[in-house]
Amino acid sequence: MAVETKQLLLEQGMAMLLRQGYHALGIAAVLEATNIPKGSFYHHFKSKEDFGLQVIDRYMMDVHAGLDHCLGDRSRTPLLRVRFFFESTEEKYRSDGWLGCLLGGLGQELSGVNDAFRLKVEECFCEIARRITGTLREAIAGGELPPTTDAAKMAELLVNCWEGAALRTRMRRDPAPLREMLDFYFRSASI
Amino acid sequence: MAVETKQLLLEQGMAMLLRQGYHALGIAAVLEATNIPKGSFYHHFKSKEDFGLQVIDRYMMDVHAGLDHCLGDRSRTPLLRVRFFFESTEEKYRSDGWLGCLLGGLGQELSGVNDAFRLKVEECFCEIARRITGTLREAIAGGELPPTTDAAKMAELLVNCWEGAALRTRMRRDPAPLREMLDFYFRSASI
DNA sequence: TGCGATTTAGACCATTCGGTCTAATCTTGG
DNA sequence: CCAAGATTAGACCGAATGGTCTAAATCGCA
Repeated sequence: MAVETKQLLLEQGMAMLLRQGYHALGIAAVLEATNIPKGSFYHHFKSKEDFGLQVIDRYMMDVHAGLDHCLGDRSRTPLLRVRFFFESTEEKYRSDGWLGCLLGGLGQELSGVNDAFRLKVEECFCEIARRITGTLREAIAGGELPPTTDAAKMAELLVNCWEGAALRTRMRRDPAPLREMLDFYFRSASI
Repeated sequence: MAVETKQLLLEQGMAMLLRQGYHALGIAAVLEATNIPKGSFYHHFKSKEDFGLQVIDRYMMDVHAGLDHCLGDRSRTPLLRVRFFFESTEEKYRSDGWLGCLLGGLGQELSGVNDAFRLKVEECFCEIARRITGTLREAIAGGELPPTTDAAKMAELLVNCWEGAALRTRMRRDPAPLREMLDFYFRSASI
C-alpha cells in the first residue's frame, strides 16, 4: 500500500502540475484529489520541491517508454520512427486536453528561480535528444538523411522546436502548431 | 510624477516577471525594488492580474518598436529583415541574461490556470506573426522565397520554433539554440 | 502472536500573500 | 490661493501555503 500511495501522489502530481504549474498548485489540492493525508505526503517527500522533482522523474519514465516503443519499431524506417515518437506524443497531449509538455511548463516557470529544476529539466531534454540522435544516425546511415547531417544538432533542434510548438498548442488548445512544425522539419531535413 | 510611478512599476515588473514568473513574484518585491508604497500600486492597478496584463502590453510596445525598426530597414532584403528582427531579439535576451521571452514564460505558467493571460499571450503571438507574415510576403514577391510559400504559416512556424529555442536558451543560459534554429529555418525556407 | 518499523492521520503553526482602508500629501485649475 | 481630485503612505486583515508534530493504526517478520 505504501508504494501505491507514493505512486498515486506522483501520478496526480503529473496531471495537476501539467495543468496548473508549480506555484499555482498547492499540496493540499493534491492531497484532496487523492484522499491522502498530509502526514503521508511528508513521509514520502521531504518537501514540495522534492515532490516536483520526483514528478519529473515519473514523467520521464513515460517518455522513455514512449521512446522505447517508437524508436524500437522495426516496421518503420529510422526517420519515420522519430516522427512516430512525436506523433505519439501529440496523441498524449490530446488526451491531456492540449496542455503541452510538463518539461516545458516547469522549465519555463521555474528555471529563473530554482536551479535544481532548471538543471533537472535541461538534463531531461538532453536525454531525449540523445536518444533521438541515435536513431537519426541510423537514418543517415540508411540514406534517409544527407550524409553531412549533424545528427546531434538536428535532434536538439527537433526537441526545441517541438517544445515551442507545444507551448503554442497549450495556448490555443489546438494541435495545428505541432503538425505544421513536424511537416516543415521532416520535409526540410530529408531531401 | 504619477505617470512615471506607473511606468516604473511596469518596467520593474517586466524584468521581475521575466526572471521569476508570475506566482513566484510578490507585489511586495516589486514595491521594495522600486521604493513605491502599496497604496500607489493599487491606485494604478486594480489587482495583480491587471498588473501582469499591463506588463505584457508594455512588453509588446518594445516588441513592436523592434519590429518597426527591423522590418522597416530598407537597407536589407525582406527576408533578411525578418532575420534581423530575431537577431536583435537575441541581443535583447543576452542583455537580460538569457532568460528567454516574457510571452513564453507567462504563457506557459498561466495558460492552464488563467484564461485572461492565455488569450492575451496568444493574441500577442498572433500580432507578431501577422507582422512577419507581411514581410515574408514581400520576400516571396521579390523571389527570395518560393512562390508557393504560405507566408502566414511560415511566420507562425518561425515564431513558434523561436519560442522553443528561447525556452532552451533560458534553460541553458546559452544562445546556441536560438542561432541553430534560425540557421535551419532560413536555410530550409529559402532555396 | 507480538514487537518494531513504517505509514497514516490531521490538528497546528509561522509566514507570506493579495488586497483594503483611512489619513496625509501633493497637484492643479478656477 | 484655495478647493477638489489624484496620489502617496503604510498599518492592517483574512485566507492560503508549506511544513511540523505527536499519536494512532497498520504492516512485516521472528
